Amino acid sequence: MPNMSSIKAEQQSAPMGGTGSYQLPVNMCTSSSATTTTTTPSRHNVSVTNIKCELEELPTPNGNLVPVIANYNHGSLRIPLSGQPHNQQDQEESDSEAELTNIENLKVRRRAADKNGPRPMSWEGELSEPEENGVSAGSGGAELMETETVIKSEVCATSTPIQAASTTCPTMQPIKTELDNIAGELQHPRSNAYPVSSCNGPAKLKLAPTQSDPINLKYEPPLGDNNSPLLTTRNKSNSGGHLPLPANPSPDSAIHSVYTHSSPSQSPLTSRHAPYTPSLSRNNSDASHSSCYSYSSEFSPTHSPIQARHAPPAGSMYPGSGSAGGNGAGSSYGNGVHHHGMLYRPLKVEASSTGGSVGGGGSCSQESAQNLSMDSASSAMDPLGSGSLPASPAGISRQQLINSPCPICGDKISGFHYGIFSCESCKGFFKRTVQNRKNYVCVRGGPCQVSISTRKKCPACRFEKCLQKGMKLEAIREDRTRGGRSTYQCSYTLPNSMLSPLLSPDQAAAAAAAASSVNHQHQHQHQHQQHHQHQQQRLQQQMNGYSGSTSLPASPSLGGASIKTEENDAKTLRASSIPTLLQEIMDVEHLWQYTDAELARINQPLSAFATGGSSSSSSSSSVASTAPHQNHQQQQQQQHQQQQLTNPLLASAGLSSNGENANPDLIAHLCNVADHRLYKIVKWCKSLPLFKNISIDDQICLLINSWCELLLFSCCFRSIDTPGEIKMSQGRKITLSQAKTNGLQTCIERMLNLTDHLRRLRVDRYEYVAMKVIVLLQSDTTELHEAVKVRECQEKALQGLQAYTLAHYPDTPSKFGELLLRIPDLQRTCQLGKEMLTIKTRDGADFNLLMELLRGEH
DNA sequence: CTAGCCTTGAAG
DNA sequence: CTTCAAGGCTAG
Repeated sequence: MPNMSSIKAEQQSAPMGGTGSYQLPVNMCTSSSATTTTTTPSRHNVSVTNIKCELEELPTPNGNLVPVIANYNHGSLRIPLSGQPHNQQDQEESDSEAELTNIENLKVRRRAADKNGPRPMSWEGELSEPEENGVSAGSGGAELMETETVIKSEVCATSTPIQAASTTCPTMQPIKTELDNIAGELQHPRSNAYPVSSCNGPAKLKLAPTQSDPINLKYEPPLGDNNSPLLTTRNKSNSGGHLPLPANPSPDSAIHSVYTHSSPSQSPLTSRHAPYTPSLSRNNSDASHSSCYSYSSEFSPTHSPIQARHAPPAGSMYPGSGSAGGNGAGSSYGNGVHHHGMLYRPLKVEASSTGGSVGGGGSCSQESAQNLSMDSASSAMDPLGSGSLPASPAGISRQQLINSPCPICGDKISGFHYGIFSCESCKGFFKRTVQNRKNYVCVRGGPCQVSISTRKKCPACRFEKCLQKGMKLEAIREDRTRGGRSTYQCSYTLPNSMLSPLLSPDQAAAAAAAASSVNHQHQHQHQHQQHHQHQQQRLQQQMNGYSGSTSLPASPSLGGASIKTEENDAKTLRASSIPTLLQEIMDVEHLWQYTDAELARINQPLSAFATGGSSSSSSSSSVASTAPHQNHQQQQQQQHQQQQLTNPLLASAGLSSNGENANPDLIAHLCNVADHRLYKIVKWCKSLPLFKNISIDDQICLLINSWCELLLFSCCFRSIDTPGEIKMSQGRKITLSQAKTNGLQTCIERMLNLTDHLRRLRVDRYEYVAMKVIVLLQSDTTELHEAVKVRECQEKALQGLQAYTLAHYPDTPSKFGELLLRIPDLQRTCQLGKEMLTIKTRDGADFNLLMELLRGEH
């Protein structure tokens, strides 16, 4: 397995000139920032703390220190280096004292982090920091803008998830730190991000108690009222019971990002780098899967957010960055997981009610929404029409577009860059930011105006706007190859504003350029409508021809017996009868699913594990069996692994390895995979229409209480079309007889039973997603701060499901009730699964986050 | 760090 | 050969 030295070597090998080619997008980093520290109770539970936490306490889920450290060395690239504390401080002298002080403190910490190790940052996290320091972002005033701090390379990014896992697993640190971060952690790659060592910074770093203790698993965080370590942590951090995480007023708060996930947009970089990490790009695999963004090109040829042009040899991705040995691209970031939480939320609607629109001018939220629709529309256009834009809805010619102002800053458009027509400066800015994985944090925490004159003032908001306007992370080539045509999906995407049929191209562009657009709302509405229509069409397709991994036996179309009119009419009716809420939930469902590319990446690491970290193995599937070094212990290991592999929880998470691996690290790998699964869940949660409006504290609480149910339920749903078998990932299945050999028959049996019910009820995808939300929103836990609110949200979901079932399955009015009756079964099954998993892991196996979650179980 | 200009190189 | 989008270089 990869060890420190190997990591370092890789890092060193990485081309430094690029400084950062390896760096992850800011977003990713952000995620990490989410983690928080306990120290400053900020007003509102502000997140500022979060940032600290990450550095200080967050032990990586994996517990590996090494990866982190390694990252520092190289990952920091410039930042860390430049990070010399003193220098940076000097730069900020101009700020007001108070603010400056705060900022400087922040920087100091950052430097420390850099110096000691990269500190995982997330946009959100960063934003929060200032707040933490007491700086009132809002009051800060424009001056602060100048002082924006950029957190550059993140450690996380560079670290290899897998590596970390493998190397550090033994030293797992209990994540006990908080669940607060859970969100962040889950979503973000926290793992690497939390450099244990880095914490030394002046900033009082709080090391996780377990840092030094390799056996973190055993570590029991002091429990407060909550038994859950995560919860406990959270509480600790907030004196007063405030939520530590979210505190950010800004939508981008660390917490926000944490859960958010950058949603659809996983960090492109991430994905490329890290097998587990969600990609930053909007088009990331998730998005592509769902095809939410585009009509025409449902699946982008390039799932990888980051464009890997010339099929990078394994491990060549981001040269130097770290691909851990052979794992190739993803390895480096991975692990962590998930780290990268991309900030960017692709689709995501800003959850935060704060209005936090980040991008320009205050209309960000709207804009982002527009983007979505825009993307869809744009995708429809044909890519690269030589010279002429693919038919833009408005019939805008390429020339016209080029003559329009840059949608980001209003400058002159120089061409089509990274998915949109933009000026040279924004192109360069986007490239630098992504390639160097810079984490910019808006000191003001809000959307700053981005214009030609102000674009240099707030890189954070500028970058946010780049994303909002459609720049694609995947367009940044991970291998940095030059020339040639880009192959990422939707080569030509018109700026949102330009697509608006309500405005002429120029007007639209101008409007876009001007952050203050008054017309945005109208545009947005209009676009939203269009987008919605497309979604409906797409949904219809899904419903009628749904067959995904979880092929639905009973699609609404089938069930809609009452609708016997012409097919098209029927489709229309069905589509129109889908409650908005359900539709919204469905729209983020892609965040839940893994793409083939992701699965491939996730499994890649196994190769390394199987071969002792060697890069020789090319595919996870074939790996283990050929490992030459298998020794006598292998048998035992294999048995253990087999158990792990067949564990219902892991299986339900879609995690499974081929099982051939004898390497003990496989377990760690599986744990990481599980972490990733959870990470995706968090992303999904954060984007849910109802969930995102719940306080972070409660979000965490709900997630802790339902993660297992969610995983098992999805697994069962996925197995609907395979009676007698529970589908694991990648087509692998477990039958009851197989389960018996592992002592898992009880759990598998229940899962099969549940699956039978789902099959009998002909549960369709809409019902499935609605039920997941209902399960997630179980408010029967005493730990909720706003139980009533959660209850209300759940009721909405229930109403949506009920309305849906009645509309689509009028012949079976009891369906709604029957569906709900499955929930208790699901919960019991989960309890069993958890117990089994816990037992299975008592022998020391590390389960990282998963274990943390388990330990947090009450 | 920014941004303008240059170099690449796949696609047409 | 021409396009043109992506990366690289470098003065400011």
